[in-house]
Amino acid sequence: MGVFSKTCEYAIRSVFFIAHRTADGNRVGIKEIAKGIDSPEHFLAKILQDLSRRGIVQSAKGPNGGFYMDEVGLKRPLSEVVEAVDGKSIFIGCGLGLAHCSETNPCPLHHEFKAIRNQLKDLLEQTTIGHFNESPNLGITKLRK
Amino acid sequence: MGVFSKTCEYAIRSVFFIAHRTADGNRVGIKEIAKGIDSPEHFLAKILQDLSRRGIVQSAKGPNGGFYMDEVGLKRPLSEVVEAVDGKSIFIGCGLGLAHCSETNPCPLHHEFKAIRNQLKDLLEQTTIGHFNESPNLGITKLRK
DNA sequence: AAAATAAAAGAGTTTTTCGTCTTTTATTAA
DNA sequence: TTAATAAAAGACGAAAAACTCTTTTATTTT
Ligand code: FES
Ligand code: FES
Repeated sequence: MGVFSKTCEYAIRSVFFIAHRTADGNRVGIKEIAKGIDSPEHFLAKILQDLSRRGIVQSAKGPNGGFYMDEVGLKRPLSEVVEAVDGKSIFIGCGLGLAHCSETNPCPLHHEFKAIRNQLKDLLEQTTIGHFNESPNLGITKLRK
Repeated sequence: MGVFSKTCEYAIRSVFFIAHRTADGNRVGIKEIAKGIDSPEHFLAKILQDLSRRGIVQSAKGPNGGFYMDEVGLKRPLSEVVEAVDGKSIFIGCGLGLAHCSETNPCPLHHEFKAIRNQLKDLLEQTTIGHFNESPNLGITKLRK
């Protein structure tokens, strides 16, 4: 079990992929995305339909259609993708599964766990979907298994 | 979805509970543990059977039987419980689901993610099962939902 | 207008996780 | 030595997550 659900992993990898491939205004089809990030095509389609409905990615049907992102989308933090797919629990939930993570009624690991959880939150809030489009190390980053 | 599976959450809460309740040499029954940590009794039974087989907790059948821990057990790090239940992936796996987290072929979030993942690893390796038995704030920690 | 293209939508199946219930085995105490 | 106790084991069942396949709708190009 990872930190994110598989659905969420595919979602993150796909938004990075789409951002990269459509920075020049082009669109990219589902088959190409699925190959590019090593994910089951039809399963990814469902995920992108959802992200499209939520306005996180844009899509167009028909010839020359496909998925793409607008300027606003590129500036969105990754945390929005994660929250859209997996919900807020990763950001606010108790590590030991208590109903409410609480400062006044904490589980044994609360303080240490919260610090770590907040670092993940900060990372996802500070990293935008388009973040790696301009970064020099984009070439060495990997999205396929 | 949490960081740990539900099974693992129950496992962690139960070892803390058993450690606390049996520090004086007593044993504690499954019903009491299940109530004490708010978990489904028979499901927890399966989990504890497994932890017992692995030597993480001890158990005894019959009257005055129940679960308990020896001195060695109290000194075991929580990471052993987590690894026994959820495996190593939380400690070594890629955040974006790539087959192998790699320094030379990293995913976009690799460096930042690895740092966070290692902090969780350190926390779980440095916290022993018996850690909160002697701590003054044991009374204010919570294991029930 | 017709054909081609590509996403959207619908309707599944499979697998894994989570949870329940019943029976068996081991131990202790009367 | 029988009854009571409590974990171990076995066999299910429900729900969620992961994945597949088919049909429909929208768009473009010829
Ligand atoms: S109460 Fe458990 S992490 Fe806050
Ligand atoms: S490659 Fe993704 S976390 Fe290391």
